[in-house]
Amino acid sequence: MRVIDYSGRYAFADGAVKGAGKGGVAVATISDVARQAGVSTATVSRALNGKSTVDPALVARVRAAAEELGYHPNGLARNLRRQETAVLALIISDVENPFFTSIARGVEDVAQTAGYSVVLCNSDENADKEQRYIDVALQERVAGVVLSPTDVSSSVERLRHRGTPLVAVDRPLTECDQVLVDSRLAARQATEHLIGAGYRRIGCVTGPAGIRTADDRLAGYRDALDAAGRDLRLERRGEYRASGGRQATEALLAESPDALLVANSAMAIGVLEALGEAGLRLGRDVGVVAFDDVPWATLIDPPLTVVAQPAYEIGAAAARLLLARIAEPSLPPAATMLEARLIERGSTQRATSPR
Amino acid sequence: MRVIDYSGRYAFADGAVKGAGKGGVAVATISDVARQAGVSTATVSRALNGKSTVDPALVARVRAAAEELGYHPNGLARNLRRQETAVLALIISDVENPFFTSIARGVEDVAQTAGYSVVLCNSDENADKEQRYIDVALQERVAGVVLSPTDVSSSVERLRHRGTPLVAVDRPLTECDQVLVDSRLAARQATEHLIGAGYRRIGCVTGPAGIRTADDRLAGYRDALDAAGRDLRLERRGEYRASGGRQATEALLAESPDALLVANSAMAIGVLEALGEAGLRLGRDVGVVAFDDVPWATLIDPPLTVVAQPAYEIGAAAARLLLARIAEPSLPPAATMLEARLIERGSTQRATSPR
DNA sequence: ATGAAAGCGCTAACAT
DNA sequence: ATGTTAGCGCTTTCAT
Repeated sequence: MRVIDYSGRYAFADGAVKGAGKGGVAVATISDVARQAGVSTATVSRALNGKSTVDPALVARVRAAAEELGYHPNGLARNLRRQETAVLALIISDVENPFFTSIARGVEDVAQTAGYSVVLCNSDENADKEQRYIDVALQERVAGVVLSPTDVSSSVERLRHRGTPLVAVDRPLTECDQVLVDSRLAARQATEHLIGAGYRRIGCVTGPAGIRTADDRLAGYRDALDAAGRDLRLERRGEYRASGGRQATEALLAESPDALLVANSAMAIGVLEALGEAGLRLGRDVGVVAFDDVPWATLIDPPLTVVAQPAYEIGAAAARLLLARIAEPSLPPAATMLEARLIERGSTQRATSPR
Repeated sequence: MRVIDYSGRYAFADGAVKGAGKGGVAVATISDVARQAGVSTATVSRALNGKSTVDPALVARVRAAAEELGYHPNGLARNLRRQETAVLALIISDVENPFFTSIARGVEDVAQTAGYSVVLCNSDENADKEQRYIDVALQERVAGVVLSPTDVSSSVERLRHRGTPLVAVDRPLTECDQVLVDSRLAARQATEHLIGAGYRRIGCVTGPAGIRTADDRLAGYRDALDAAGRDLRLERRGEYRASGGRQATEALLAESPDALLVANSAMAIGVLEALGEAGLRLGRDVGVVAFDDVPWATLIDPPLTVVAQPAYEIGAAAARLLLARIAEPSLPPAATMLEARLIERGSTQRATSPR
């Protein structure tokens, strides 16, 4: 027999007062349900968790009691007892980048199917934030972590030390499960495409030194030029943002490039803005190929040639790897290398006429 | 799903065997630290939580012991004991929509400052998923929830019943803190802008019935036409995706609209594709104004006129509201109404000449 | 098949 | 200022 009072606490018939949750409303516990159903807490637990050893009649009673009381198991207590959580943490470096949100979708779909929830954290390309989120993941004892590492930092050491299953995406981490794309090769192919299209003064706009994808894409660019016996190097780095692309391009313009390989779609926005403002026609005056197949690639004129990375599949593969490791921690590290695909469009055709 | 790993256990000197975390590596607990530092667990707790009543010398000993053992407090146990979590859940309807990711950034920044972490969940415009994530939030006893509700559903009833602080964003929820944008007014103004620009056959491409923003924007469109004494209604609904926008537009084209108000930026992509394929010139043949200021708006030719919603500010305001309610649950519900801003660009100028 | 009871790791009274 | 102790709500032996 319970009485709700104004303060959000309720008194049992025996006079004991039970504190309520912060919300102010009393919340039913497993023992409330047990009392209501006239069974032990153990039986409630077994019944609600679908253990086969419980009398169907009791299961029904327990269910009814739980329903009536609006009982929701306390995940904290459950996880504490079980020493495990059905939560995966996904720490990405930019929530506003469609590449990473696609990865998130992939991780989520696979995790969901296996009964895990995914917690998405935005490290914002910032090692401190990354560290903070890793600490949270550690504290909350998540079952595993999918991470796109900001740098080769040792921030993951704590995870390692604690033995938390981890898989890296997009950027490599030594001795770790990972799902990567062969960025260097893709950049090389994209650059070769530019060469093949007849561009002579090919530049590269890439991200900050230390971010592996930025370095790899620059390396791929050089690979292609080397192989073609081209000497001219027009390279510029910037933040992986529109502003970074814009600044890099403005600087590069002094050297009159006639084509640009852009390492990231956020940068591409800045690059295209800068080109437009300089009165340069896309494709005709300056060819552009950018990493990541953004939804608006076909809306610009001429449409943008891109290096499409299989983002969703990266996420899905990472989640599968993570689940496998959670199930079997002693597995040797596995690296999955996915391929990017060049999608040729008008922005790399010198003879393009505006539609 | 659980695997017991014998290899990951360690034996204490006294022969007792302590279970290890799932990862297989033994994890230090507060009593390990206490033993190592030669103090009680209470002192460890106090020292590590910065309680002022602890001897500085002991604090140092404890810190050292914790460091040495690689101790990380178990958040599960802490939260269970404290009956509260420093985690906020943000359930949004589309991670791939920049509008929502901007909201996420806003929520995150404010929460971060207050010492809360944000868990991002993607309901995917799907009531079932939304329900599932709400249940997870309930189970994990998050401190509060920010939600962009899929519909007027009763899925939040459980949250209410449990007393979990909740704030709705983007779409209203009765008797609830909320941060909204006056979509209807914004849609009306956008339509009036179209009328003022000389368009005669103005259509509206909006989202599914039942999604409040979709309905409101349609209503605003009608308001403007009514006020202007226009009879012609060209309305079509579709999913809040590119494909939805494309289909709606293809259908609408039969009625020769000369302008379109598009209720969502994802839809806008499909709309623009359909227009392009039909050989219609943006602005000149068909004026377009779309909701949400996407980063690529200025890259298309002519640049896209948009209704810019203060997404980041919505998220920040929602987080502030939520934190206030967590601190003081008895506050009366507060509704914050933010304004959208029409940004006029070339896509709504009939006389535009391609740059 | 069911119950009693022992914790999971932590914090907060309550002692000292 | 520090230690002792009692739980938070749950699952899971171990009895019965």
